[in-house]
Amino acid sequence: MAAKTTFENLPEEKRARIVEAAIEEFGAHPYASASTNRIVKAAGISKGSMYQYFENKSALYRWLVWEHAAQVKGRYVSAKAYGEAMETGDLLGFLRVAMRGGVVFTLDHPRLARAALRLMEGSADEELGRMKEEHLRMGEQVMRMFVEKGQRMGKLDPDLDPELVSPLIAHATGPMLVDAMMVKMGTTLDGYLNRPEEWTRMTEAEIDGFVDGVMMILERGLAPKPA
Amino acid sequence: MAAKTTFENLPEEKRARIVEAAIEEFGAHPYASASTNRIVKAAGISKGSMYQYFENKSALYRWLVWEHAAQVKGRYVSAKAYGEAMETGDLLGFLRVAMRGGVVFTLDHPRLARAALRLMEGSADEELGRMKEEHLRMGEQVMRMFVEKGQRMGKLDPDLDPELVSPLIAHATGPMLVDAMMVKMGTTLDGYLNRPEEWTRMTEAEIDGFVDGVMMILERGLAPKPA
Amino acid sequence: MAAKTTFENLPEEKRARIVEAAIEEFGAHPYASASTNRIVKAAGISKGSMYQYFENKSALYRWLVWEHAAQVKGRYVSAKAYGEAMETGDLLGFLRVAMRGGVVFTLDHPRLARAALRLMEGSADEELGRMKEEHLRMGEQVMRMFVEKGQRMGKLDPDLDPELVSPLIAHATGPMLVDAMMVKMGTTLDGYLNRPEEWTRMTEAEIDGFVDGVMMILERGLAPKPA
Amino acid sequence: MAAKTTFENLPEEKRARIVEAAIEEFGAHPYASASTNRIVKAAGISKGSMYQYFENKSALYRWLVWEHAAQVKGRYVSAKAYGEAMETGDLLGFLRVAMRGGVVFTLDHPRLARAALRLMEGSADEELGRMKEEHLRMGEQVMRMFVEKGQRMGKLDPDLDPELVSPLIAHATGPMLVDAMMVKMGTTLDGYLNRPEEWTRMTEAEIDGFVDGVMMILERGLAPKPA
DNA sequence: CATGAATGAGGTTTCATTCAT
DNA sequence: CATGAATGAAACCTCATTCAT
Repeated sequence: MAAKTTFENLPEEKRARIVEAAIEEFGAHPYASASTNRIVKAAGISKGSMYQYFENKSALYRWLVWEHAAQVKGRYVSAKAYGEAMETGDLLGFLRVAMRGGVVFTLDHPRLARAALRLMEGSADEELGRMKEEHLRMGEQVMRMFVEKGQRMGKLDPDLDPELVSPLIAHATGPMLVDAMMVKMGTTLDGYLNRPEEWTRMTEAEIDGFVDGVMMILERGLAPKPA
Repeated sequence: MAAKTTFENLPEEKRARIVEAAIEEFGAHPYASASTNRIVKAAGISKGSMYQYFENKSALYRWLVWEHAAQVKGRYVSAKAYGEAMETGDLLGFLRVAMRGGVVFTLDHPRLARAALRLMEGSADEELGRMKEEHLRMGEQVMRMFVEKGQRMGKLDPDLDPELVSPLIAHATGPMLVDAMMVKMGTTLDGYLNRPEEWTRMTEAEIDGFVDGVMMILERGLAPKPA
Repeated sequence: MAAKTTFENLPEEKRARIVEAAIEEFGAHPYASASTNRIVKAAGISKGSMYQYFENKSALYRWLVWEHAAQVKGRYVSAKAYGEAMETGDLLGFLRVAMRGGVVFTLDHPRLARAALRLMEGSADEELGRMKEEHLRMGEQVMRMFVEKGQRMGKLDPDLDPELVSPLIAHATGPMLVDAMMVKMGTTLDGYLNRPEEWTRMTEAEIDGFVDGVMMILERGLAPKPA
Repeated sequence: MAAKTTFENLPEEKRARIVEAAIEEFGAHPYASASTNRIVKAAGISKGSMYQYFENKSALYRWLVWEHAAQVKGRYVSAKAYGEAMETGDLLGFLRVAMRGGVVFTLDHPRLARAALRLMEGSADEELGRMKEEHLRMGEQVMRMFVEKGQRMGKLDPDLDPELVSPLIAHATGPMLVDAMMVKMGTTLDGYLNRPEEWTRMTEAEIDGFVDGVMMILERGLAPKPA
């Protein structure tokens, strides 16, 4: 939707170079400061070519975070788990899966994760503004659905206001999660990106412990009141 | 620290014009897109003057969010409450005060709040990067202090990992709070800024209910396990 | 001359699509701003194909106004009338026929007329410059021939300087005519093109009256002095 | 109105260099093809400076033709003659003065005249489109005023339709005049600009004869019918 | 004969900052 | 202390045309 067919048809190697360059640039600079000039130079293609592949700068970014990042991240959260959670209304179960996936995705692809997070920063670009609003709306809808289902099934406190819980959860599993993760590693996402060799990646066990910690707080916070 | 003495000595009226113009600009555009040219034009001063008052663009922004915004926001959170909470280790009590203050501050000064939130967006400017890191570190330290004190006093679950809880709380009382607030009003912060007349401000009662809602989740989530 | 044989041999439907797209583009934009990219996109052909049909941008334009527009316009001015006027030296009779044809052609094909008028605007393209010069020279020659014949036959004032009268007539029956016509309709050619539905086309009677008005001025102005 | 005060305050010598460069460029290329890059290079100023003097490209052009050219041309048509013609309703007398001024202006400043004529060519720029429409409207109003006054005073045929006569006269004293003049000199305006040394300027006597020739046609064409 | 990816020069404009007055 | 003209790098994007397939 965001990339032209020209881009889809590119030889894998060239396509990869462009993707890599874009991730690098949008990962390192806010959207407004990211430079298409630098991207094409790093990718070794001409300025004109980039505009054969993408309508404009915002279309490139859109593709990167909405299609590419989404697809890569999708590999970390199984569709099965999502489906099961939907059926059973198991919000918390789903959150655990989603958070774990998010953590590992961020550790495996920190620059891409950083680039995607920038969507929330807002920008002068109208297109980006719309993307942000839509992303927020969609996230909120999904969360609200889960919350309401969970309440109906008696797994969440029925007195909780879904309008309040859904953004809380969206944050808890998105930006806040990344922040906490980095605090846990003793750095920040930007610091991690600048000198990745300096920090040791969380082990699987640490990841589990970390996710359990957050989950425990959410579970207790959202559970129905004991009779 | 960020502003030169020339700026401090300015006639109140002129100073106010500059502050107002800066809030407007940094509230409406990401840091990189914010234009000093537009600010001086809106403030009715010369470009040279601006550089007499502030070293450069980032110094102006630094002053705006670290000195001005902090001072304005300080009026919404009484020092007394902060002190009492420190003494009693009453993290939750403090959070309630802080959140309420944050909500009202955001409603009273939405553009300034938006400008300040942009600090977290990261930027190409190194100075700003340092500011962001420092802001995060400081926030975390304060929170950690509270958490550890609360645990020692038996008011928080001693098994909670402070490294995990502090960023969670920082988010819950910062960006997440603003998001949730805006969802509650049916908009987003940017939407609210673009068309302020379109949305009705939360009433005092609504604010209380909103804060109570968040607090209840935190209280239950962080409380010591029942024996 | 301007189009390659490949273009002439094209299936009618495809050829029509290209012509239509070119008229649209050259009618809407000055030559320099007109975009071959947009034309091929609108026509649904490949860029390479366009260069199989026409040497380059200026050849396409050349064909459009010198071959296509000339042919279409020719349908509005009968060859018979032209021949008769030539034989009888009836400049004024010919002008009446030519003006009426020009008016109806412009009303029937306003975009094509606009595209053709652009030739007179001059351009950075050398080829176009030559076209313009040649067009002017040819028009002037025809007019001069008529004027001199008319003078010899006693239908025009013999004191008139043909070098002066011929460009006057060329304008009166070309750009000036179109302008006057549009003033009569209460708009301009560009305004008419932008919102064609907004203006009501001149009726046949109005066209006749309009042409008669211009002719009357020319007749009196160019007639031999009464003895 | 079109130029910023920055430009008005410039040292005469620098200002002249810029004006000269702009005339050269807009005289030699259609508006869309004219390049601000070439102008600043020729004028020996920086790109940024040009944008301190003028809002943008169209503002520069606007100033050049609406303020500068108008002022220069004004020197060739005395305000006194204009005023007198207004009082006496002497359209033809005014036209003679205006045409003579136009001819000499064009001979003295052919590139500036060419640049100004380009306004009528239409362009992709919206601002320019508005300029053109306004210019046409204004010219037509002035002409119509003259025509109606001339008719009331019995100097023009009362049966003439002002809506038809005014664009005719506007052309006759504008683009058509320049064309005819150049035909008289055996060239075209563009040919004259490219190789000015090749053509000999009309003498004063020739100019008078030329203007008389056009005037005679108009006089007879517009005069009231003899009783 | 058709295709459409590739090109890179060039377009206009904005920017933060300096410094002579 | 105030001014605002000057700067030139950099921004995003479009263009007509070519040529290998």
